[in-house]
Amino acid sequence: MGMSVRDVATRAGVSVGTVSNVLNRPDKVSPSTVAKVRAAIEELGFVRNDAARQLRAGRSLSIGLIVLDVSNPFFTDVARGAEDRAAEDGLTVLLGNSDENEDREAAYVDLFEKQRVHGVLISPVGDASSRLDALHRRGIPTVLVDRPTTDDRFSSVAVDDVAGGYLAAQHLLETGRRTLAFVGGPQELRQVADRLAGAQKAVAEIADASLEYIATDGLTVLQGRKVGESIRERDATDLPDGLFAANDLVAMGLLQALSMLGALSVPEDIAIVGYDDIDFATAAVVPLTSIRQPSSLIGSTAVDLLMKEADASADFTREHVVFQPELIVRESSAPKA
Amino acid sequence: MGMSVRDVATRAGVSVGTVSNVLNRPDKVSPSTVAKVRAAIEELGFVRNDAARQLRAGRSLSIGLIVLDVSNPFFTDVARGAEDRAAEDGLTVLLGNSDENEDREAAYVDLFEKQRVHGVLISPVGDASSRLDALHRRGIPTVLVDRPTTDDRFSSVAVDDVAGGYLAAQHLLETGRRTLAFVGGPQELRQVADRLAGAQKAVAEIADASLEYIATDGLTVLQGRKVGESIRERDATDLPDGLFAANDLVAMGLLQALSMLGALSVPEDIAIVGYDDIDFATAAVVPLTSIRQPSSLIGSTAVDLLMKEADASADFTREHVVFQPELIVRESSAPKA
DNA sequence: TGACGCAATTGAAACATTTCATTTAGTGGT
DNA sequence: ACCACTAAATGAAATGTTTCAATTGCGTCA
Repeated sequence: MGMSVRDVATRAGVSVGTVSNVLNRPDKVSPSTVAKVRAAIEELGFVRNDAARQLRAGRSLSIGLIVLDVSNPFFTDVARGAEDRAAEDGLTVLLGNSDENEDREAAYVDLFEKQRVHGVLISPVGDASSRLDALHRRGIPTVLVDRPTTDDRFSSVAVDDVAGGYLAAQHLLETGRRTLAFVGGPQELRQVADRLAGAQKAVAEIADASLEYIATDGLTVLQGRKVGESIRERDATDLPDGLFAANDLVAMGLLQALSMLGALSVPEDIAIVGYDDIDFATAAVVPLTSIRQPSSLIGSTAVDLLMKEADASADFTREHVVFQPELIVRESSAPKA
Repeated sequence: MGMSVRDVATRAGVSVGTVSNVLNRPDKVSPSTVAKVRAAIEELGFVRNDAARQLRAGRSLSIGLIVLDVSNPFFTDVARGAEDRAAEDGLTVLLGNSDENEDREAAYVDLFEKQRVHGVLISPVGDASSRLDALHRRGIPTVLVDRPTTDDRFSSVAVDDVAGGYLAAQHLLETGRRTLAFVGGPQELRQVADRLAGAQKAVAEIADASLEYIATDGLTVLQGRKVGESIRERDATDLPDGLFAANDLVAMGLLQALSMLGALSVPEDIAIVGYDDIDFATAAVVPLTSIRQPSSLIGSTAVDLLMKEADASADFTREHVVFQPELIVRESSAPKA
C-alpha cells in the first residue's frame, strides 16, 4: 500500500527517473534493467498514481460527456459510440447525467474543468450559454452533441430534427391521417421544438390537415402515459387520428395508455410515430414506427471532432456535422383500412 | 488559463495558504480577506486543479462502479441510486461498463486503482476472483453488487435470485403451465444460474411438471428474439407452454418473435415471465409479468456499505445485505382460459 | 508599559510523477 | 593510449494543492 515510484527505484536499485522510463519508454532502458524494475513493481504491487501523473501532464486522459437522460437508450448508445472511439486513443469517457437540469449540468461542467479533462462532449440543456461560454473561455475543446449550431467556437454533431419531424408528420398524412397531434415538451428542449417545427411544416402543405400541440413535462414513458390517459377520455369528436411523439419513450407511454382497457386501438383509431428508434420500439405493444438516428455514430463522430480540435493548428476551423434521420415504418402507423 | 492558487494569492495580495483556507474553511479567514480572495478568483477565472488536490489528499473524491451492461435499465437504475446517495457525501460515481467481459472489467479495476478512488462497487463477471483479490490486497474498500457472498473481505448487496426464480416458475405452474422452459445464458453468470436453480426447485415440487433449459449467449433483446424464432418453428407437440426469461430484455425479445406473424399468442399458447421489471416491461407487446428488484435501493445501499467501511475501525465486520424480489403479475402470464 | 492570549496570516514541506540537462560507462577508431 | 561518440542512467526541478508549525498584529488586563 502507498508504494511509489521511489520505493520501486530503491527496491530495484535504480533511480526514479529510470523507473519512470521503464513505465513510459522501455525501449530507452536496457533489457536487464527493465526486467529488474518490472520485478520490483510486481513484488511491491506498485500502481501508478494518476493524480500525480495528471498534475505533471497538465491534463487528464479522460473526456467528459454530459447527456440529457441516461435512462434513454438513445443516449446510452451515443455514450457507447463515444467510449469505443475514445478507447482507441487511450482515453476514458466520464459520463455525466444532467437529467435536463441546468444545475446538474453546471455541476458536471465544473467537475470536468477541475479534472482538466481533454475536452467535453455536451448535449446541452436549453441554450446552456453560460456553461458553454465558461467552457470556451477556459479553452476547453467542446463538442455540441445532438444540437446543431453555427457557432464557430464549437464543433457539433447533430441530426436534422426538423427533417425528422417533417418525415414523421408526412408519413402520418400519407397514410390518411388529417387530425394530428404532437406530444412532447418542454419546448425549451431544442429537440422538441425542431421536431414540432418539422411536423408543422408538413401539415401546412396539406389543406385540410391540422396539428395540435400537447405539452408534456419531460420526455419519459410516464409523461406519455399521462397524455395517453387524457386522450382516452376525450369525446370521440375531439380525437386526433395521428400522434407524433417527441421520442420513443413518450410514444411507448401513449401506446400503453391508449391500448389499455382496449379503449382505442392502434393503428386503427389512432396511429403513433415515435422518435429515436430505440431497441425497445420494435418490442412495443404495437411495434412502433419511429425516426431513426445513427446514435452510436453520433458519439464516435463527436470524439473524432474533439480529437481534431485537440491537435489543431491556429487556423483550424470547426466542423458542424449534421446527419439525416430515417423513417422506420412499423405497425403503429399502418394505413387506415 | 492555467491559473493557480499562487496567481490568485498574488492578485489578492495574500499568501497561498490563505487562498487555500478561503477555499476550504472560509470561517477561519477574516471576511474582508475572503472577499478579496473571492474577487481575485472571479477575475482570474481560477478553477481548482483536482489532480493536485487528490495528490495531496492521497485519494480522490470518487467511487468506481462497474456494471455488467449499461444498456440494461436495471443497471442504470442501480447507478442512479448510487449516484444520488454518493452525491450526499460529495462524492462522484465513475461508471464503468464491463459488458460481461473480463478484460474490460480488469481494465476498469486498474483505472480505478490508478485513480485512487474511495472504493469500488462491482457487479463481477464470473467469479472475478483475481480482480477481487487485487482490490483486497490493495486495501481498496469494495462492495459486491448484485452478487451474494459470504466472503468476509467484502460487503455485498444482492437480491435473492434463487427465490426470484422460484417465484417465477411457481407462478407459471400455478396458472396451469406444466411444460416450462428457462431462457438465458451463459450459466457462468451467477444471476442466470441462480434464477435457473430457483425455477428447478419449484418445478421439482410438482409431479408432472418439466423444465427445459434453452441457452443464450448473453442477456439481450436480440438473443431473446433468436430463441423466440427457433421456438416458433418447433413442432406443436414439442412446444413449452411457459417461458421464464433470465431478464426482461430476453423476455421482450421472446415476446416479439413469438407474436410476430401471429404464429403463437401470448399468453394463450405460451406464457412469459421476465426478470428485473424494467420500465419497458409494462409497455411491451403484451405487458410483461416480471420479477421486480429494488434496483436503485441496491445502488444506494451499496454506497452506504462502502461509506461504513471507509470510516471503520479495526474490528469492523462487513455486512451482506440480501433483498427479496417481488412477483409483478401482468398479462403475459394470464391464466389459461 | 509590558505581558499574555487570540485571531489571522504566512510560507515551507509534502504528495508522486515526468522531464531534461548532466554524468557515467563502455566501445571503436586511430 | 587517447579521443570521440553513444547508450544508459541519474537526480533535481517542476507541476498545484493542502497542511501545519511559526509568526504577526492587536487588544486586554494587570
